[in-house]
Amino acid sequence: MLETFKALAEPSRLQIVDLLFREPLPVGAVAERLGIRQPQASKHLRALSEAGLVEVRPEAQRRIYALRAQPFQELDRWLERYRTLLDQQFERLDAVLEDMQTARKSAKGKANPGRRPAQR
Amino acid sequence: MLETFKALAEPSRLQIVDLLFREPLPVGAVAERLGIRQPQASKHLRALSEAGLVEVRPEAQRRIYALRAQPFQELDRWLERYRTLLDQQFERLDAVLEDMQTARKSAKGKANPGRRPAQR
DNA sequence: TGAGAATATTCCAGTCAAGGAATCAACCGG
DNA sequence: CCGGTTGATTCCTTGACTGGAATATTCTCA
Repeated sequence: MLETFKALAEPSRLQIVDLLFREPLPVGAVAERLGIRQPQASKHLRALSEAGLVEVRPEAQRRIYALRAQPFQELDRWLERYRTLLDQQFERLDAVLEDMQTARKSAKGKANPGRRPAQR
Repeated sequence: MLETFKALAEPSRLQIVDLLFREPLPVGAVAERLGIRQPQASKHLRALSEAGLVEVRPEAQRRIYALRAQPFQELDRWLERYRTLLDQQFERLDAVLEDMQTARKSAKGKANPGRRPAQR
């Protein structure tokens, strides 16, 4: 996970990932479309490769780079854990609101039990 | 997105995020649990705060840090785009396999039209 | 107001990563 | 086997980030 974040924490590399999502490309095409020089493109692709975000397929004298699915799946699983964050915050808000209500009047039933329509 | 990745591309900060997911904490507690010194904890929390990953709530002379949901939602939306990656790769594999088959014999129907049971 | 707790900031030194330029290496076709 | 194309590597310099240590700041409470 850390390595994935490190790899994505650089503007050119983030752009490269976006590019390669559309279609696999050789180094030259990546450099050209990003407006960077070939050696930098090569370096960034190397970094992405070492992070496992990208794979190479030699084709003639060119090297075609393509995204790998695995890191994105892992990122997805990591994020899974945090998908409950919104709900948690709503619950906390509920608690605060109820405190205020009970402080002013007396306790009543829950105001809105079905507020969130369940994500996805 | 870039700023989020930058913020998460550091071991201590990634740990802090994991910590704060469980419960909001004051600086001292973060430092103690990570085994780092208070000033570093403060610095990392500042970085996370500037990246919008975290928010502060002063409480007496302490400052309670808590995760913010928004960046995680954005990360989720960003990732959305890449959730199709697996399918794409399966399709590409299908194409290759079919090429091999038609090359050896003659064309038949698709071998397995319902392979993936639809994510989620 | 003054002491003490909790946190933030500053300064410094060491490290690392990125871009630039030049060069090297691999591979194709004739 | 040679020339040309494509990509990788090296060396260098510079800027950014990190941890350490010391210090400043903020806030509470007596």
